[in-house]
Amino acid sequence: MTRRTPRPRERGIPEATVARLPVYLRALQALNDQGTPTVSSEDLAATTGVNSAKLRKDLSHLGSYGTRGVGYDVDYLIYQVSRELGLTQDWSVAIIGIGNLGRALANYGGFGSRGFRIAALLDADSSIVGDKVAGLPVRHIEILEEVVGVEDVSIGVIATPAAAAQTVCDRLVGCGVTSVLNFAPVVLNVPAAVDVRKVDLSIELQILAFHEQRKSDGHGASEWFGMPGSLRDAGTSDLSG
Amino acid sequence: MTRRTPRPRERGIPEATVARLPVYLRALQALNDQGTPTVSSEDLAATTGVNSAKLRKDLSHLGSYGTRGVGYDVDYLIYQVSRELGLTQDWSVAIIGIGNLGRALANYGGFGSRGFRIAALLDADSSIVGDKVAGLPVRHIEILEEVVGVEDVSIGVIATPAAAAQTVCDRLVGCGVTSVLNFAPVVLNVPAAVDVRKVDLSIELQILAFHEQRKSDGHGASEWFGMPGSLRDAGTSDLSG
DNA sequence: TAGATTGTTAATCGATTAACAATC
DNA sequence: TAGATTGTTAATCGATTAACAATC
Repeated sequence: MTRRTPRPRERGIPEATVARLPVYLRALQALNDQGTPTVSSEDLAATTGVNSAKLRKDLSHLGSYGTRGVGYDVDYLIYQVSRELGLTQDWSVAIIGIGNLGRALANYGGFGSRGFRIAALLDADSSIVGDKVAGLPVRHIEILEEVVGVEDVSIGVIATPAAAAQTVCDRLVGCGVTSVLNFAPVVLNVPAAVDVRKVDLSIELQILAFHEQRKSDGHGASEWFGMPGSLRDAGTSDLSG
Repeated sequence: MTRRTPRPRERGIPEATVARLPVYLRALQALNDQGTPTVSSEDLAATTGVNSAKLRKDLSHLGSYGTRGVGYDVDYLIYQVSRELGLTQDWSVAIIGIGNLGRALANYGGFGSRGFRIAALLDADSSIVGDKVAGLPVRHIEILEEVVGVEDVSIGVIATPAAAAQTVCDRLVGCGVTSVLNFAPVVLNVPAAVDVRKVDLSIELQILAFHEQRKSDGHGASEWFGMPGSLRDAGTSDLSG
């Protein structure tokens, strides 16, 4: 009995692939801006700093959108990657904590070209409530639940001091937010159904320090095992020019 | 012929482990502040959101610093982790691009409790050169090479607009900087000996959007294969309280 | 000694990559 | 048809995890 259903395309794109799709998308958009109509996996891999086999494998998880002997149609691939990432719909974002970082985030224009709408800015400091930041009024954190409901916020960005982060997170989760981007240097506890991603300056610096130490050591792993540029894949660096 | 050398302790700590050490360190420092003298792998794992077997394996790469039946001495483990990460020496950091983000970074006090010294702030905008930010004068990017030399900068933090990032990076690399933390939304090209780490708001949001879409889909992987909270390990989230 | 907890083993899982048949 | 490039296979590598012997 041979399988003959329309093939329930293997769901479950690997996390590692998901994390690279935005990088490909950005490169594709740059190519599009330059008017480049098609691109090969080799070229796209070079500009994004990955192995071309990996790139092809990543894209193959979305479907067969390339043409053998030719490459990928830039426009079409942009559409497919965008769709896969959920960028064909708009997501409302609330930023909580409007200090220097919150302002930087609010003013960061190109959210990967659309897909996101900054819907609300919230802060606990009454003296800045009412101020306009990036064209939006800062509102008081007291009305977080109300704002999340009215603006249909689906992603909460926490840019508060560490001490406030867990409480803010609990309130976000409490009113139905299931995606959180955390800039505060704390590990947030959330139910399993909530996705948290973390951006942490001091952790990044410490990882760099580890490798920097290895370099100047004179006896680090890099020299003994011949692996300089050890972050080449952990991060996004690459040799090219 | 049995091996009887002092055992050249297996070098080459896995990247995944290195990335978690700063998280453990922060938790240990919090325990220390509370006056907690020892901690078990189970407890430390719970507060940092990792599996306790993974935590023990991670720590085992540094040496045998625990006591069976007891746990780890908090003070001693802080020292060992700090040493491994290279935080027992001070690293000079230069921040390039003093917009909202650069200011936020400059003002971010607790660099994981010491280990880093903000040595210089640089910007291309003459109208802000001379301003004091976080107690430091903003200097003109023209003198980048001189500042890197005089201040012995080993880590460059790029917080410029995307268009300027590669040029700034090239200049940093040109004067000997081999560790770069990049906040600009571009893939930097660097020689293999240079480590680049990247922090990218819009990529993080896009990854969240992908998972958010899966949730509301009504037919996402999470429901079909029973894996809600799919980022539990990619990020740093965890259920606990 | 009994109870607790480490450090390590080994199984498993997921991600990377070279190589190449398929095919434009 | 000849040349180019995809999509996939299979080998390899690295990371995770449960389980438990070692030992405090």
